[in-house]
Amino acid sequence: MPEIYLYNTLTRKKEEFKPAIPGEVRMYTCGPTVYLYASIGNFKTYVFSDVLRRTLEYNGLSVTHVMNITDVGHLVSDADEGEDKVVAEAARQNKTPWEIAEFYTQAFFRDADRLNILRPTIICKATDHIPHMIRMVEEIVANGYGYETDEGIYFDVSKYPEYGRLSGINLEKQMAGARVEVKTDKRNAADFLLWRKAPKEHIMQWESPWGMGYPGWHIECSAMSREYLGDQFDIHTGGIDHIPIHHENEIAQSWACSGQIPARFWLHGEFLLVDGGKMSKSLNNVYLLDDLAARGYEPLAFRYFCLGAHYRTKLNFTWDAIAGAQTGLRGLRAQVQRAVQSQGSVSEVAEQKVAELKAAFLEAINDDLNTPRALAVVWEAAKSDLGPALRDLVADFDRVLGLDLLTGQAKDEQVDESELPAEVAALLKERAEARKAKDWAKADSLREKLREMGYAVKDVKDGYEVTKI
RNA sequence: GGCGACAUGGCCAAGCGGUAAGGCGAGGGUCUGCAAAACCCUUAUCCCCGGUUCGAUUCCGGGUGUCGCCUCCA
Repeated sequence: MPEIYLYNTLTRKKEEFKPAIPGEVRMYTCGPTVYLYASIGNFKTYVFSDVLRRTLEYNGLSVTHVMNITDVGHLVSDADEGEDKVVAEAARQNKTPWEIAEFYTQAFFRDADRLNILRPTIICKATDHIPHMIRMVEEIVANGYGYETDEGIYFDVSKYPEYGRLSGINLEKQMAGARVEVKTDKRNAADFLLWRKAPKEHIMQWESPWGMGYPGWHIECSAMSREYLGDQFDIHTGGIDHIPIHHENEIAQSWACSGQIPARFWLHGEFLLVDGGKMSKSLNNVYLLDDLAARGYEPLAFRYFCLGAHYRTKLNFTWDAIAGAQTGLRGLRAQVQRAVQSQGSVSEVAEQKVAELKAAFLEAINDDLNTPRALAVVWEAAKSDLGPALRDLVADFDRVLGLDLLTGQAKDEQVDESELPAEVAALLKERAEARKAKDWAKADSLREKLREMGYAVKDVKDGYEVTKI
């Protein structure tokens, strides 16, 4: 069993990872709040989780991967203020929260599929687990970590001395740092809602021991991870922005119930930047996969782009960069697919090279998911003149990379002649005749004309090939 | 104000004590009527100043700059 090293936010170190139960990994990923389309920034994090899961499986481990769908309780502010995001969006669109959640859940998985993000083993919706959450809140209160106010049930962070361990925040300093006082009846500034009492007109609400209401945002992850993975599982993943509040709160809640930190390893993906700065709604630079597609970039080019940088470093998205990634991915596929078609048998030299490359690849991904290095190995493999041996090797690598290297579109896909518009076909024919007559000036001008129409013509030994630009 | 991160060639980025992976782009060449494709070659001393060390991009200290979270957001 090869050694796997992962950076654990909890200890701020790279540690060797071994599942608590030999051979079986239990992993939880904070899923989307389904009130909007997920952006490419969101997906950077999900690509990271996916690569993690694939890496574990590549190492021969079986992975139970749980992902939540937040369809209730995530307020407009993470700090328990404002409206419920899903409910607010529903009001805007004049739909029910359930319709909104369903729509954006499907949109999320459609995009995730396009990115070759494997479906989690278990996908769980918050609204399907209200009783689990209520039970957990009851337990927290019974254990003395919660208290009731007119607003709802709060978690009392002062009862959990370890609060802040994950993010390294110091509560006292935070408070001294003077966040403007919020009008609330909570005891400590960092206390957060476990359960919120709902006014009559609130659409999504459930019966509870504290009257009608709905769950706080953080409790769903604690309740559902516990339900499916137990009191303490192996890995918890999410975006880096979740460290200070969401994951801190999750840890506190779970601790209040089980006396354990719910996950042994906490892994966080860094942000995607746009033009060197943040991507935000207010700056109007939030891009979706569809926005990339509209400019001709395939979803997997974005995946390749993400893999080109380490998950714990900020990745700067620019149109130049994604263009480079698209070209790179197509080029890699072209290289691989061409090599794979070559004839011949596998030589001993090739076999040895394959073993070397495989080892280098494994070492890279097992070193805290060093995908940039792994990609460099793939390029080396593609250029190593391995002949037919390359096929199995690349298929093997692609189990982790998920880039459709053997099957995806390579450079300059040829256009089927029969599907060309008549006008284009006529010009091609005219050009072929001009060439036969060695009328190069005419041939060149026709090629230019075709280019303007969106078709690139290249001459090959006994004819020409047409590709769409 | 609190917390955290980063600064590597035109761009996206690995490496993190022994004089810099990879991709994109660019330049040159082979091939081609020309072009394209393909192939070959070329393309950085790592923000600045100190220190530790035989030796630092890599460690420490100090600058400068950028970015993120604490409010929308992965």
